[in-house]
Amino acid sequence: MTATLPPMTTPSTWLRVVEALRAPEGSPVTVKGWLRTRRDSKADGGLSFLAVHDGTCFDPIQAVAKADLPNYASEIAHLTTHCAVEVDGVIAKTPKGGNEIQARAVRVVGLVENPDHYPIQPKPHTMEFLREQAHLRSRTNTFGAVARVRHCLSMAIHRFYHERGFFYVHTPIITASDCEGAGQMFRVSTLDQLNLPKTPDGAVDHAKDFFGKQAHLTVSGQLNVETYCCALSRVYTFGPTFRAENSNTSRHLAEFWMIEPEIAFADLAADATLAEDFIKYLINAVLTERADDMKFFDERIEKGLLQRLKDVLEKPFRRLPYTEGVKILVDAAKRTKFEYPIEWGKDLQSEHERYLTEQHFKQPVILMNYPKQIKAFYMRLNAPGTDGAPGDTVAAMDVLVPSVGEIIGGSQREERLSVLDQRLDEMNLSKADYWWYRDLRRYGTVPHAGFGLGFERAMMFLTGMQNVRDVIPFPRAPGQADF
RNA sequence: UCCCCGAUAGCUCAAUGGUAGAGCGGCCGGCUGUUAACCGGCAGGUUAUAGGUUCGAGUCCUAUUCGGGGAGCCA
Repeated sequence: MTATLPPMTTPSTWLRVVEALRAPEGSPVTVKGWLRTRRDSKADGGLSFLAVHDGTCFDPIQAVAKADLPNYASEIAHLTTHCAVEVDGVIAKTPKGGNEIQARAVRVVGLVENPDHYPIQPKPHTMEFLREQAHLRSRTNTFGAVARVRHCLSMAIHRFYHERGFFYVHTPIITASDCEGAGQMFRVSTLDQLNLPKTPDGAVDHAKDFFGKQAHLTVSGQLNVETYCCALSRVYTFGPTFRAENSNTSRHLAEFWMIEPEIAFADLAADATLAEDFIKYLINAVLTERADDMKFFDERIEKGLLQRLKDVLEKPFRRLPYTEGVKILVDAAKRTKFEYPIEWGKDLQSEHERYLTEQHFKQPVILMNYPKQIKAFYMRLNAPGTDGAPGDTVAAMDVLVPSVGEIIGGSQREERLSVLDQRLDEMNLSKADYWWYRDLRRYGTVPHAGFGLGFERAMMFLTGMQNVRDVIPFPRAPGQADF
């Protein structure tokens, strides 16, 4: 490749489609992109309408190519969906008032071979089919919009925390601490799997492995980020996370992205406020920055999406003790048929969470203070009798939103070493394994709290997309790592 | 991992155990400042794979693979 891309900011007639759509009438322009559709007319001695898109915005721009162009009959009249072209011309107005390009030249850069078998046709496709064409689905309206919103959301996340004085901490992808708790992990090893080194007693000799011990891909950056929280006060991580669970649902991935803020000198209420502000900030960001894509999602993916999001912005999230939530569900069980029984001390099932956020409150709900036996060791033990609960609770919260369910899980962390040790003992976890985590409680411990937001679940919530595999470019799930 | 459903043309789907079809897309032509265009014609098939039942299987049976929905786990 010898050709270089001129910077878009230097004087040039090469405009991105998003710019060409706003350029003044009469401007000379060049656009470079791919054909969405071609329509022909015999009017004015013959002409073709070429809808050209380059991914810079939802709408393509229409180029009008007349039959007197030298390559009209030989090339232009045969262009099909997703042929790559460069169009030189002048900005003009369509009869309806929008911008179009009166083409002076149409250069064919790349043709589509076998157009009758090209998978992406100018017609509705099912999500299932496009999932099998992950290398081509980025060219569709839907996945172009998903990609742009995903980018917008990523930037908004960093902006939200940066504006509030948080520091972005790069927590490790590979972890050898083996004490992260949550879920099955992917092993990271350089040992020859067909010829594993053994110890004298026949076990695999992990000391011979790359890190001198067992290592895995991270399932959470939380424990690591807590160390920086207890030094920089407000921090967050935003990176990939891996779970080797055999989950086959529309809401789970083996590789997904998670945002985990952690705040010092803070309790659960402050954590909940941060979570609510965060979600509302993200809604505002996509509504204002990607209005074109959000309009498409509202019209074609989920009718009423924009209204649903605006409703979320208007009201404060409903904060509710777990104990209260159970009372509502026990009462509801008299009229609504739940598949699983509900009682205090049990974790809520998906159907219960959906009932609270979709039927009872019809808005996001923050459930707080869960029974300690269903939550992790690091969550702070509440004073006995908090919320009138019949048993011990911890300062945990789940944020539930309509149509997605649990989108955030968080807690105030146990900062008291003696209580933490007691919890480790209760759950048969080794204090030695957690030595550095315990050190944070020995040297200048402070109340702190944080949460994890599933990035792809936020995408589903914001776009109305129904399957998590369609809001990430290349989904990884059990038995699925193509592309 | 468990339960349920499915796999037929490039795509979306039809086809009582008896000649494998339509719409869209593609190609050719007609019409048209078109924009989910419209009209006519043509091409396009190892019915997921492997067995079995039957005179005869896209259809019935078994296994496998892949996909979807739900559940569990969670974000």
